[in-house]
Amino acid sequence: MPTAKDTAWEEHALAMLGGAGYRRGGARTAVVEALARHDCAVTALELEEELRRRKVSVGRASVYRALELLEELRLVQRLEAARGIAGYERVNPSGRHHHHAICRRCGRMEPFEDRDLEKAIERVSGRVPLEIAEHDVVLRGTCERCAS
Amino acid sequence: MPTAKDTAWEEHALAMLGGAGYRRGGARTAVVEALARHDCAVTALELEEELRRRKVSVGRASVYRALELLEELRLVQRLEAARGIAGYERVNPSGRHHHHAICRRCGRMEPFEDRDLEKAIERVSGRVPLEIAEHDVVLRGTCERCAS
DNA sequence: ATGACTGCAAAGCCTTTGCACGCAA
DNA sequence: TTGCGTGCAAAGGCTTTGCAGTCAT
Repeated sequence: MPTAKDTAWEEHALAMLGGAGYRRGGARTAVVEALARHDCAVTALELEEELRRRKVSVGRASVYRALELLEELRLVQRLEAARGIAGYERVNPSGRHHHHAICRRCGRMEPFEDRDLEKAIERVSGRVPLEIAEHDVVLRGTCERCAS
Repeated sequence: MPTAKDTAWEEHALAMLGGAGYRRGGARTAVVEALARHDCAVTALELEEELRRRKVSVGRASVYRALELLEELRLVQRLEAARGIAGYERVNPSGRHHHHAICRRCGRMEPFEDRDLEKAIERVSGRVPLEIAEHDVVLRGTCERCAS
């Protein structure tokens, strides 16, 4: 599941944390480093397990706290990965991002990008009585493997 | 919060339940009737409380079970109303539906519709390696009242 | 009559909180 | 040195499950 590590994002995130006056504790740094390895959504528990496997001991609460902070700073985006389970993925400073198609049978998550979709969302965001800062699109269906 | 009751949907839902071989127990009927009164997402706990206020005694578990069944039959759509809280809203048999802009400060939910957005989603759905059955768009930001 | 449906209470599960210790600055 | 950050364990809160009684068919 882990993909090429996004060092640029990692450095960006650490810099933003520092700039916002947060200290660089071991757990925080470890979570940022772990997130940098994932292109797509990961759950807090997956991150915890992954860190443990790599012998980086981080308390579960610290993982959640780090993710909460990163979300506040808009360095990661939270989304619902499965019924009642939060997934987190890094926010590319460039603004480029993807959305997800999720198989409701097996939970497999397929990322996709679409410019027209983004444009439509941009337009709608301007017509709504809120100052929109982010958005999220989820397509749900059945993947090939699970086709009934 | 409750709006004009959608009797058409209520009858449609009860008919579908019957057609699928499910009995018309008191709890199930009560949940369908309660959902018919809401245009936009309601949580299971809100429904339970609402029913209790109207002196319709329905166990919490039955509310959840009814919602789960209705979702399976595509009579209601589940969405994340707030962090870790599921919202449910009826699915209009005509296919017409709306999406939500949510204030991340106070949780206020503003529904909106947009044809271009729907079209873009339709196109994307065809390009993804899953058979897409439904979708969900969430815009997050700050509402006027909460504007920092 | 039969087993699907329901209610209650208990259990589950992800997530958050309390608290004392340790570490960054 | 100061108080932010961390880990552990316990508590929370929504949701699900077990089970015996009830009701629709």
